[in-house]
Amino acid sequence: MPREIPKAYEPQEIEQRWAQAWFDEKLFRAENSGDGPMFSIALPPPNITGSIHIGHMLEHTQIDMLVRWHRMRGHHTLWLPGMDHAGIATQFVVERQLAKEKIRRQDLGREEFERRVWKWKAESGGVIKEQMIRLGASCDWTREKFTLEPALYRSVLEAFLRLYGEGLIYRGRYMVNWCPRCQTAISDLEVVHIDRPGKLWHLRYPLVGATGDGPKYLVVATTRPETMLGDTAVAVHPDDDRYQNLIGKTVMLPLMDREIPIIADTYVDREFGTGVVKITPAHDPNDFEVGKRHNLPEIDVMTGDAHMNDNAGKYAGLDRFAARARIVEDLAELGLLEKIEDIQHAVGVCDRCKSEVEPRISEQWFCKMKPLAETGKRAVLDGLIEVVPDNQRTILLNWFENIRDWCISRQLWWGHRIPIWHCTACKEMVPALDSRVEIVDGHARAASVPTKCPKCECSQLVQDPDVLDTWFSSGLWPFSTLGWPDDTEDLRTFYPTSLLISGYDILFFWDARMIMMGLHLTSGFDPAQRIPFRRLYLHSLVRTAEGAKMSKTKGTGVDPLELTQKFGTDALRYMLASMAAPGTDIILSEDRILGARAFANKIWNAARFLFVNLEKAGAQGITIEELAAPDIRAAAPYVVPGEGALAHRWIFARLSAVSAQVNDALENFRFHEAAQLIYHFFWGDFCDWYIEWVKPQLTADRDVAVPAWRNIFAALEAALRLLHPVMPFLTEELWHRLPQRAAAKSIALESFPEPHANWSDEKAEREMSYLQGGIVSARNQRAELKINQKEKVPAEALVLDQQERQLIEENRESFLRLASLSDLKFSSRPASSGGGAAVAISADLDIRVIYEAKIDRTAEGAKLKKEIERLEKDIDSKSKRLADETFRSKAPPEIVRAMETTLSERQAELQKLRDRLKQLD
RNA sequence: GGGCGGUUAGCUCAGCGGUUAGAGCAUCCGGUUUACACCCGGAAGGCCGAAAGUUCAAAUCUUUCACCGCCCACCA
Repeated sequence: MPREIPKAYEPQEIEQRWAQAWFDEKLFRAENSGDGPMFSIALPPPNITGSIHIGHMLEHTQIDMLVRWHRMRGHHTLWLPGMDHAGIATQFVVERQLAKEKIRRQDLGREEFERRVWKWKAESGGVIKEQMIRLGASCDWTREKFTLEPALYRSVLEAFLRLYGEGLIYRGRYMVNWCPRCQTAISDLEVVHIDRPGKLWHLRYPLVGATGDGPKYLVVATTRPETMLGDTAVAVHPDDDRYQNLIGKTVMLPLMDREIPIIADTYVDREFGTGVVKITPAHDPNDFEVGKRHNLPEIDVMTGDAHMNDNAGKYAGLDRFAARARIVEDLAELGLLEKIEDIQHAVGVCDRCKSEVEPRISEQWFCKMKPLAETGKRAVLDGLIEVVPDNQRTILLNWFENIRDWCISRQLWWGHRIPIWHCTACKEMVPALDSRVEIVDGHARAASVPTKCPKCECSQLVQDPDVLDTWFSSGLWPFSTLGWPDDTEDLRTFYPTSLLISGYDILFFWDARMIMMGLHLTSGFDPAQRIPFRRLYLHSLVRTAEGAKMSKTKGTGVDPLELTQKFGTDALRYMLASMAAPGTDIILSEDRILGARAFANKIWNAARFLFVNLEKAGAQGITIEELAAPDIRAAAPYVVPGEGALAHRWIFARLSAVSAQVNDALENFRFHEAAQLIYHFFWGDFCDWYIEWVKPQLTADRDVAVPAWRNIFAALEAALRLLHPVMPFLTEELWHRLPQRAAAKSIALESFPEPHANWSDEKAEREMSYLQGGIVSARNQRAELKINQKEKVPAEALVLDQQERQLIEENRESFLRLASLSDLKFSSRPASSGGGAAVAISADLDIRVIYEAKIDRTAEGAKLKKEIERLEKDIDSKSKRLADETFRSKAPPEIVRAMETTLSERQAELQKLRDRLKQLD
């Protein structure tokens, strides 16, 4: 590795090079043996529906920061990557591609279609993996998994067969959410409700046998007139006085000329509309229940693709919306349309394709959730799983409590085939004999296929055509990826995983289901051994400026690689981390990215400065090995004779303090805080103060230069390690410019900075901040006086304290240089000469720049007066507080004491300002 | 219908009981001493959405309200 650092920071080249090197060297392969603490985390497997977007990058940055941090702290660290086959989503993508060639999947047939999807999987999966590598995700690619690979299919079979055996998975004819576009059942969670303007049609159903003066018909209201063709009753509330005498009678269903009963059911809300409801058991979940209670026939009037079927009489063949229009028209013509009301109502649409979902009765597989959710809830309540942020915990518990059974079967071709065979003779359901799989054509199938029906001995068995909901296999992810159901070394070592980081948008879809599945399926007497993860952190979502979720289908997804090309991955990672405050969604901002890039550039140039100057030192025969070899760094800080001692002590004190704070921030998922701390330390403390302070020492005599250089390199190297989790590429690159042990491969495998007892130095921090205050004050006055930056001017300092005076004397050269002063005199009285008008007077150190200049006395006076006013107000309020006996007795003593010292400081400050104002006149 | 989150400097956001409320960007003033103009030095800018309450003390806790955004929910 060359020592010289190129002038321009070009992240693209560096990043690509290291990404590849880390991958090729399998640097992040986890050991599943050995002692010491363990840290494991499973990647939320991205869907193979394309490429990853900026939201993934936020997630991966957060995970990677923690993973790198733990690894550097010496934990056995596993970040297991992989991808999800994403049944319905992927099938949708491939179908859409086929549509471009005017092909339907049915034209291809199941096998050929699956082949096409596998082909797509190779493409998309490859892109995603490549992206992740490029973005620096330090996962263990040797353990990469895919939800549809043989080993994971085996886990799915095992889970299914066990749950089936226990009666927790059952099959039945129920009302489910049906997507007419995807032609499959979907779960409740996959239905999204969108508020749309709609209409409420009031229809007249003629009463059969209506007497002369009584009502001629009942009025029912519906938002979906087309379903009336399948009505098999109308219902009223049993206690509704208006309709008591009608219960048990019948109405004539218009258009169909079918007589249907008037029934009584408490489901009906008397207050709503007319208090009469049409009952369509085959097309509405509530009506389905009502129908069951009253033994009503279920008349399905639609096909799977939401056209009217033969039961719809003359409307057969029409699309549901066309039928709706026609029916309304026909009813109006018959005088059976009472009125049309405009309303706003929630329409359920398919999460994937946004078609209106159709409630439909069909034969599906379900998973009983109550017992599983109960266990999950207890684990969270007992604190076995810590949920952060806390409000998400409540949301999760709430969901566990109101859970309903989960429809797990999908009429798709892309997914895990249900391991049940149906006997063609007696319809008996026969499960696979065990969970073993075999590989046919490179893909997994259930191996232990039943050959004979145990009930009727028939050997004609047909496998259930359905596949499982994607989330069924995702629910097993933390343990299926580690080899479950086998008792593997990985499973023993890394399960339960330490942490899960996921977006809160999939809390129910995924996180909750993993909790339930993990607790139910994995082994161990203690639930603490079966939970899938010990901590659950729900990260924010990246949104567009309008607040909408990033979406590939909407084209609002931002490609992270595009941004990294432009700004660099490290910068992007830093930006994301700095915005990742828990609980608040993130809106991308170009300004923030630019700021992050500037930071990366700053780090680069700071390092570059050191190496450039070292070359000059090289002329004096000082080598970098002598200054920065690992064992030399380990012994820092070194004592620097003369002026520079303070700054060196100070930077190590800061390093220690910041390390403690960063460790704490990362422990608590406070990524933004960690990022900000590091930024401030590196840019503010290290560059602006430390390097500027010690610059002259770098070219001084050996006895000064050598220890100074050694400290700088030690501090730089520590800073790089501190920065590494968030900016892995840049730090890796720079770290290799320093001498390292022969075996040292990567900064990623070095230790993370920890607070050092012998680095902490409160005195140094206090003294430094005293001097900084004086320097800033002098600079301020120079600026106010519009003194040319090159011109050095004398100043006077009012210092009464002997120790403080000594401190300044000891750092005189640095002080003058950094404040651009030519001389500094001490005085025990406020300086009376000169025109310096300083507003920024610190109570600590009153510096007075001496400079004859025309100053705008009225402007200065106004400024001073404003400041005085502010101080007076503050002093007034503080005096009052301190005079208040209740405050003195009730507030903690340290608060009172602090206020007293502040007050006296303010008063001193005020006095100085008043003096100055007087001089001005 | 329930629940959650947001409302703080022109912008993007921190701070979530105790000093004069912070950062970055933008603005203004001044700077070519070979680390960095993706820079350096300095400044200005805020009754912390509204109201009431709790407290010695409220941007921070409670309640109500307003607007914005999410999530959950079988009222036709």
